[in-house]
Amino acid sequence: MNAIDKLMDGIDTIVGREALAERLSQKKVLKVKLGVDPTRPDLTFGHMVVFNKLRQFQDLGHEAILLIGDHTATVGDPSGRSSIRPVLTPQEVEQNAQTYLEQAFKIIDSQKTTIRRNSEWFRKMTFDDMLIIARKMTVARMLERDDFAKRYRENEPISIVEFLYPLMQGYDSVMLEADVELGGTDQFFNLLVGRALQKDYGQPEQIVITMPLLVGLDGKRKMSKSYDNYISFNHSSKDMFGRIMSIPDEVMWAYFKLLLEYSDWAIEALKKRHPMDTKKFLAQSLVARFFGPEVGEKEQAEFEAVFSHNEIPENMPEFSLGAMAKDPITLADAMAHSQFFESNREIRRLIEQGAVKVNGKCEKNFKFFLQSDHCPHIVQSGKRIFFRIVP
RNA sequence: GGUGAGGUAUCCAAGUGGCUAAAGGAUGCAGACUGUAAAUCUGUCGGGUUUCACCCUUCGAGCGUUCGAAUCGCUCCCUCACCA
Repeated sequence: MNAIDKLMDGIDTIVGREALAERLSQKKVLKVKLGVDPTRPDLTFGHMVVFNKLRQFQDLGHEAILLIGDHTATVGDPSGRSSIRPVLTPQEVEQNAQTYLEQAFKIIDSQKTTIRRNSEWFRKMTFDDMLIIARKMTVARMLERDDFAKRYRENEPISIVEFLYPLMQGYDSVMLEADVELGGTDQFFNLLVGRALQKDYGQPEQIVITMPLLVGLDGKRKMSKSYDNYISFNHSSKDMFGRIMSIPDEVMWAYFKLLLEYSDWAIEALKKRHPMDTKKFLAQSLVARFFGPEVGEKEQAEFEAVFSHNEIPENMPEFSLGAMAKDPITLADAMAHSQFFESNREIRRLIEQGAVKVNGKCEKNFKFFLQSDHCPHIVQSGKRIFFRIVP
């Protein structure tokens, strides 16, 4: 596979394909820009899709530029319904940016990455400067953007600041003289604004490449923290494995394609295998990517033991009876002490519905006493929560 | 600036004085079934406790009317539409 084919693999859309071919053939080192939103420092597998593509550019010797939107973040984004979204202080933004980068470097090569911040230019800008930029855009063009159009149609609020965001993002491309900008399909419009502004400033227009949005654990909506259907870079290896196993069968292929960068023919071959085995393989491979191959294998073995053979996991949190100030303690109190549960009412519900097992035996009495002389007790709630009570 | 329509739990949405911790969906959680999942069926889905019951908090915010308010009144905040 030649360079351009590899770069085209898995993408959603490209604008400026000929330009890309031309710049590649000139052996030019391309500046590949990716915007970083420091209001959400917790990266999900959704981000991984774009980072993978960025790393492919790095592998070919191009320069990756992570543009931290630190200035835009301190302005505060009123998008969506929760206009109460707090405005971040510069310190918070900086802290978020650091955690973000730490995670991003699990996928991309930190040595080949340039980090820039848009406060570099926006902080110095005057209101008049902003007006000059604003003049370059019309409301009608803004309303071409899908989500703006939709919200406008459905009578939902749109703040003027939101119209400014694409402009600011586009201006970043001007300042960086970006050759390529990457993003999810939801960024398509913003990326095009970058082209428009660059043209206006007499620069070659950036090539725009969008990546498909990764579908979340529910198999329906895009992966997002706000839908709680995500897998985070910060999940434990165990949670990561378990969460991957919980995706519907049909969406596995997108994960192979976008997260593991499998080619289409390799995926066709996988489709002939048993879906459960394939999904375990997917989970193992992804866990291995973050935690190493041994951990991947270990989590698979543990998953099989716990879910297929109903065994008890090897490692689980322990709580000491001594530290609980009560001895003996009731099952409900012990569960409350574990802090795995939202409220005492929830604990009661779980016990009454038969979700809780003590030492492998279903226990429906929430006043069941855990005696210290029979320790350790293993408490299981549902399929996922285990903990051990020790003296 | 004027006129009108709205703001209900995680989300959508019913509810116009007591029987409302608030119908119905969706999501979530748990159980059954399975191949981890999906689908299906069942239960549950504000919180506390001495738990087959009692108590506390919640219907944009505050104040008021009333024995009693998500429901009535006033003030404020926010959103949308139309007209300027």
